[in-house]
Amino acid sequence: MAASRKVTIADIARHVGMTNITVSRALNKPELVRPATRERIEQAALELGYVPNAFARGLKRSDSRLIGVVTASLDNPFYAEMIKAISRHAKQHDYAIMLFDTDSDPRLESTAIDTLLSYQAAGLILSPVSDEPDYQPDYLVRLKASDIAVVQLDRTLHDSGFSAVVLDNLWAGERVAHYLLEEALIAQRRTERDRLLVVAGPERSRITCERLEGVREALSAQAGEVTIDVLWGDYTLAPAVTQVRDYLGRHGVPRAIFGLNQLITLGALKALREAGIGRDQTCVVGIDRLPYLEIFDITVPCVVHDGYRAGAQALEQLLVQMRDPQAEVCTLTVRGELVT
Amino acid sequence: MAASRKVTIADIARHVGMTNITVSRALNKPELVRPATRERIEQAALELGYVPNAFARGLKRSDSRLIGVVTASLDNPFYAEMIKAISRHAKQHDYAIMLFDTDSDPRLESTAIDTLLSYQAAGLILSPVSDEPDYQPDYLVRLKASDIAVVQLDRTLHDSGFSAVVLDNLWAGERVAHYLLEEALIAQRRTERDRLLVVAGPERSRITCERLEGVREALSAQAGEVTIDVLWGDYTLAPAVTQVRDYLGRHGVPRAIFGLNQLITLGALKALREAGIGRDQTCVVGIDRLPYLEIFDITVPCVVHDGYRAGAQALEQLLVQMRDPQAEVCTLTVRGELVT
DNA sequence: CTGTTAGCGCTTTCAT
DNA sequence: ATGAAAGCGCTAACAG
Repeated sequence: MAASRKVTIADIARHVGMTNITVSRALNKPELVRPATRERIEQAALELGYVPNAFARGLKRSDSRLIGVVTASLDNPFYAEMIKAISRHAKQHDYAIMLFDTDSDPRLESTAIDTLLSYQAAGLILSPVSDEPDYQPDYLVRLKASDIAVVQLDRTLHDSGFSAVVLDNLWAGERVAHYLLEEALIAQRRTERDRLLVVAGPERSRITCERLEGVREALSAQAGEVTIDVLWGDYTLAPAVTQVRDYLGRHGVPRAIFGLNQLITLGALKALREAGIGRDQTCVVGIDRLPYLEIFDITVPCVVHDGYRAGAQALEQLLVQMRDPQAEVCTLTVRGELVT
Repeated sequence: MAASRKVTIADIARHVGMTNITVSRALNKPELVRPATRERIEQAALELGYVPNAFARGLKRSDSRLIGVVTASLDNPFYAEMIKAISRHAKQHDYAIMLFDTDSDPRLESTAIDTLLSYQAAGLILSPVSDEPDYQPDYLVRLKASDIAVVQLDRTLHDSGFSAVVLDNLWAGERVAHYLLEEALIAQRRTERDRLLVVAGPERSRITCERLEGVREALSAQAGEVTIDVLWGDYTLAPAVTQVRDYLGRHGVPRAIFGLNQLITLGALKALREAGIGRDQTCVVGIDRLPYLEIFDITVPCVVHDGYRAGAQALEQLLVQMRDPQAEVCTLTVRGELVT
């Protein structure tokens, strides 16, 4: 309420008849101060409503207790899960999170990185707006020149040289494709070639390429019997809906539809529903769990990844690199699991 | 890669043969510097990879471009939506977000606030772990003593004296109850008293009380015909499931079940499903949208609130108060909409 | 155990 | 249009 010029350690020092440094010590390294004085100081700090100034401290000892998280979207529940894990674990190690939702805008990503650098963030968990090879953001040099630890999560830059925690995308694609072969009867009625529709992310996205590669490998032996059609999108719901709608209009119902992430799969399901095509007319599979559907007895077979674990691992790796800047760059791969 | 002692404005100054202050000005108030010099300075800054030090700046001018967001959970999609809005709008005004997920732990909430104060955050959007009257956190004094602008979001502290953006909970409860009366045939078969099961949050939670109050008002004329049973929980899924399961075992299937938030409603549905009770045997209604269900043709009538709008309003209000510390404390109410 | 000194990087006077 | 000096709040490094 009161105007209250900010209370500093000097105020406390005056209050208890000591000098700044003693107060500083009492508050930060209590063991270096006589218990009696310490208590008086702590008491005074409380009374005066002292709040340490992170800027002053950060300026002096150029290290911060800040970890930056830069992600393309909070909408995606999979990302929300990873962020939850990061946040929880960061807290345990006494780091605060500075979160940037870049909204898929490369410029916002760039300013986010700069802000983090200016705040001397100790570490950065980065999931860039794009994992296409020609996305080579200009902030990379600055990031490299700084001594901030960096771990990429899920999406990775090409040749960035930073550590990463990624999903086993090849495996996921393969696994789903095998499931289709074995369980969902693809390529088992020989009257005509089966069509598998894969609804993907951007054409050059690494994640999309890897997942597709997995599909192709799994189906390579069936090359004569299965045609793979691919629709390119951007991992969000809306384009998936319109694209699938369009495809259905043009080519009819394929034998199976594979959505390369959660939102895409939902989009495909939506398009099917709009077109009045029942779940029994085609087989829909995906990557990432569709939340809560089990409650309604709806099953969409999919490879699910443990986002919480991925986030936690990213943070662990980051801590390792923060402790030891020489630590080897490494890529951890999180493998999913088929849930039918 | 290089060792790279940090580049400061002094380095730039040396590089271009000017003094610190000129460099500072060139970078912050370009109009005060001759265009030629300015360009040379900007050029040098780029070359040397200069990154401004937010701590030094913050220390000097005690204002920051930081807005803190403290919330009990990122799990809740409704909160994720609000945070998305906050983040997007903050960015537009050139503020960075410092996000704290308190995991419903009051101590974490308290340290989050202290961290924000120490970082001189310009504003704080707070959704505390509890909105029960006896939750009077100790950080309140510090918050009041500081000059940080505060806006509460959704959950509010009792008598805190801070502005807030809240939902029209009374209306939501009323609206759903009226729907039950009019459409869902509650109190229309007179053979026996109808039972309405409300699955709520904590017993003393303001939001729960308000929503319940709405229900009671709406049904007051039917006091003789409708019994309202209430189960207390904590707005999360798991307890809702077990409580409803238990209730069903004890009292059988009620005429209708009203989940006071999204996760609770899902929990109730899950319990019903586990008990093998079909959607036709009771009427389930809720507050907050159950995402994506329309894709599967599942409808759960509910009052939905626009989380994005609520978040955006909270940030707007915060900006108002940051600009004018004298601005009047105010409470904005966001009304939902019944979706059937 | 406590104090002195000095300086982190930047910006605000007030001069020139 | 540019510069000199001073200081924001805090903490290393060295004394005592």
